[in-house]
Parts: sequence; C-alpha cells; structure tokens
Amino acid sequence: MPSSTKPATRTEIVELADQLIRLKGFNAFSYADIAGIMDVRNAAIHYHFPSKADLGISVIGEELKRVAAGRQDWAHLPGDEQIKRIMQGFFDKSRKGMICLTGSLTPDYETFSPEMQHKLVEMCEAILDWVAYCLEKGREERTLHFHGRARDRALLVLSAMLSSLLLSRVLGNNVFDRMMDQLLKDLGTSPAKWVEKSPDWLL
Amino acid sequence: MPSSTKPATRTEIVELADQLIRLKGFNAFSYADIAGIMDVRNAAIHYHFPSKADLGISVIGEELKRVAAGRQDWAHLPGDEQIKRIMQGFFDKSRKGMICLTGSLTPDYETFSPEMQHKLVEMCEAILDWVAYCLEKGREERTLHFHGRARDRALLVLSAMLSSLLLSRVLGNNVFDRMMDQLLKDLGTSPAKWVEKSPDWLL
DNA sequence: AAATATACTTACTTACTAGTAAGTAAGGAA
DNA sequence: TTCCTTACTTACTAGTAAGTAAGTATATTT
Repeated sequence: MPSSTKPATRTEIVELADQLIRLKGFNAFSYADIAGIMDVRNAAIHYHFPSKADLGISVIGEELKRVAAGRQDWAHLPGDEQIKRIMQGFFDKSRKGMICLTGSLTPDYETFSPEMQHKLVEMCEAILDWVAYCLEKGREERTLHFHGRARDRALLVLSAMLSSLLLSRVLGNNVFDRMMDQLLKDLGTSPAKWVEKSPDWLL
Repeated sequence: MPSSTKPATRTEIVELADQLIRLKGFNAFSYADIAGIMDVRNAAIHYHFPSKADLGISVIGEELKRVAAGRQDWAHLPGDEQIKRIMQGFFDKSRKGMICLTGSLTPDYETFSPEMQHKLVEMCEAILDWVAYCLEKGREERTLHFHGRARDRALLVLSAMLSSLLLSRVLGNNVFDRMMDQLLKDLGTSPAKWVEKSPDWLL
C-alpha cells in the first residue's frame, strides 16, 4: 500500500475527487472522470486507491486535516472572527458552484461502506466540535450572544452554512449572503464582508 | 404518453422512486431496484417513464401537489401551528431513516437535465414560499417573533429542517429534536411534541 | 551487477446502467 | 367482428461502472 513516497499523483487524485464530490456527488463521479482529467489510465487510480471507498475515506481524511489545521492556526483569534473565517471558506466554495463535503456526502450515507460511514461521522463531529468551541469562546468574550448549549447552537449554525451552499446553487448566489447575514445578526455580531478571491487558475 | 388511465402501477412506481431517492439518492437507485420490488420487468417502468428524468420530474411533481394540498388544508390554522405540522412531517421521515427531497436532490443538481433542474427550483421555491407565508402569518398573530424579512427567516427555518434530517441520520436521532427545539425557542413559541406515528406497514 | 520496490500501462472481466424494438394479451370502441 | 389502445413482457443494445491480472520502465537498495 503506497502512502508516503512520491505524492504528486496520489495528491492530485484526492484533490480531483474532492472537487468532483462537491460538484456532482460521490455516486455520480467515476474513476474514468479523474483518469480523463489527469491523462492516466483507470488502473493508475486503482493502484493508489484499490476501492472507491478508499478514495472517499482519503478525501474525508484530508478535510479532517484541514479542520485540525484551522483550529490550530486560528486558535489565537476571537470566536466570532473564527466563525466568520469558516463562513468565508464556505463563501469561496459557493462562488465555484461547489457545496461542502457534509452537504454532499450525508445524503448518500446509506450507500457507503461501514468504514466510510464511520469516517464521515468522524468528520461531522470534528466540524461540529470546532463550531461549538468557537461559539462558546465568542460567548465568553461577549462578542457572540445566544441561549442554549453551544453544541446545539453549533448544529443550527452548521446547518445554515451547509444549506446555504445547497440552496444558493439552486435559487441564486444571493441566498448565501442573505442567510449568513441573518445568522450573524442572530448571534449579535456585525455582518461579515465576503472577499471575492481571484480564482486559483488566475494565479 | 399514459397519464390518466389505470394509475395503480404508475403511482406505485412514483412512490417507490420517492422512497429510494430519500434513502439512497437519485443517482444511486436504478430502474432495476423498482422493478425488483414490484416484480415487473425493467421495461414496464420505461413504458410509464421513458427516461429517468421523467420519473424524477414526476416525483417532484407529487411533492408539489402535497405542498399545495397542505397549504389549502391547513390554511385555517395559525402560522405557528402550521410550522409545527410541517416539522412533524419531517419528524416522520427522520424516524424512517429518510431525508427530504430538497436535501436529497439539491446536492445532485448539476447532474440533472435542464427540465429536472427547473422542476427542482420550482419545488424549492414552493416550499420556501409556504414557510415564509406561515412565518409572516405567525408574526401578525403575535405567536411567532423574529426580525428581518419572513422570506430570509424561511431560508434559515427550511435550512434547519433539511439539515436535521441529514445530520440525525449520521449523528443520531436526538439531533432532530435538539435542532427543532432550539429553532422553535428562537421563534419565541413553545416547543412541539413529536408524535411517533405507527409505521404504515402496521396499518 | 542483481534484486527489489514504485508507479504505472495494457488488456481484460464482471456486473450493472439507461434505454429500445418487437411482440402479445386483454379490454373497449367502431 | 375487427381495430385500436393500454399495459405490459421478452430479448436485446450500447455504454459505463468498479475492479483485476499481468506486464513494464524507472529508480532505489543490496
């Protein structure tokens, strides 16, 4: 099982799979899609990821790493600021017509292997944990205001971020802005300004 | 094109498709699944629904009928009561391990035919309209309390209902109850009690 | 220099996908 | 009685899915 040697191809496969999952869903993309873009054969992907579940688990694993890195890198920031930065990440995806992994993968949960289901649960809980931590931090800092448990509030916040991507793709981009504005107002903090980052392919 | 004659088979196909979409997603079920359950041949389904998109459009069409019927039948009820009944509908689905059509179909939006995409937009807007109407009604009746436009608030309410099904399947059933409790508290109304209906196959 | 591991390709299998063409039994209308 | 429609079945096509076995070039280790 290759894991730590030449990472170029392997990494590109995972990145492409991530994009395809966010665009079309796990059950709607195939190894052929990735192979076509990378100009390698189908079997090259099977070499790195014997089964599609292996690939899915790796995609989720990378997201878990990003969550862990975000928690570390932004640990010094106030809770409300962290929440707004997480939202900015969602904004970036929405402007590329992409949805979040939670919104893409949870609907297909029943079609996954037990291992992939477990990994998905792990991811959802990690994200929820982070959001709950930010909310509680913001409440202690008196910049965020809400009643009830931080964990329960995190469910509603994550819910809104997740759905804003689903619904803005269907009903128009302004849905994202409207929902996030309302959400931040509910939390008693100032609305954020979403910065339109230049797309990757321009850099 | 058959549409108004003997409806037994046709109706059963649409009902099964609806269940399969809510369980596994549109791209994860096949005509063979339905044919297997009904003990008819694949082609029988193609007779009623030449393409899979036709079937999808019919499933969405039935949901639109249910929304229209719900608006009519419950028109005499107060806004907060209507909201709670809509939530009860979501509760019923959640206890069957099913998600809502919006949560199942919007992630796969990009893989649909233009006609099916359009029908899905129609459905999302119809549901949103209804929720917004209930919220505004409840606000006028002074049983629901929120700031901002009813339409924007409806986005957050629909968002929470949608996600509660996605997340409770992954994180456990109590997620639904926790989210709906918080949501109703935010709207300044009393929490609802979800009645566990006996499953269809017992009646 | 020989052996081994890595990262593939070529060529293939099995299973399933949506979709179609042609035939047929049953019922109603002309 | 004949004709036509409805509601299928049987038998098929063409394409795609995930997955595999065997071979190969290149780099690394012994």
